[in-house]
Amino acid sequence: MSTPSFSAQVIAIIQSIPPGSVMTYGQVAQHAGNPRGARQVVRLLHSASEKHRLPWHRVLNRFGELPLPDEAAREEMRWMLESEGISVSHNYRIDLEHYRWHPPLP
DNA sequence: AAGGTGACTGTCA
DNA sequence: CTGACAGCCACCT
Repeated sequence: MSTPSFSAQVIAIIQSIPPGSVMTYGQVAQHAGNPRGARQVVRLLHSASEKHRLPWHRVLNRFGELPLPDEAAREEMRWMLESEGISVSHNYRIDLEHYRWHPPLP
């Protein structure tokens, strides 16, 4: 089989995140085969989220926080996360140790 | 074509 | 998890 592209891996991994769980950019990048590709994961989110309708709100930075530039987007994210049973702090922070999801190995 | 940018991460102090 | 610095890589102007 040919090697799946980094992009395809990222899409597949994010789509595999079950409700009530979250992952970090670096975690997704690492599982996609590029531990340094956290920034590319972000790019993919921008691009693919509209085409694949990815649950981008389940992907956070390593601090368990989502530094969105748009405050309206943060409010929307918090609503979606709490809707899945994830408690979000008043500081838009999430308990990573409690909600982090570890994808199954191939 | 070339340089700047960024929804990042890891290391050092 | 405070602050500064470096590494990485696709996208934008």
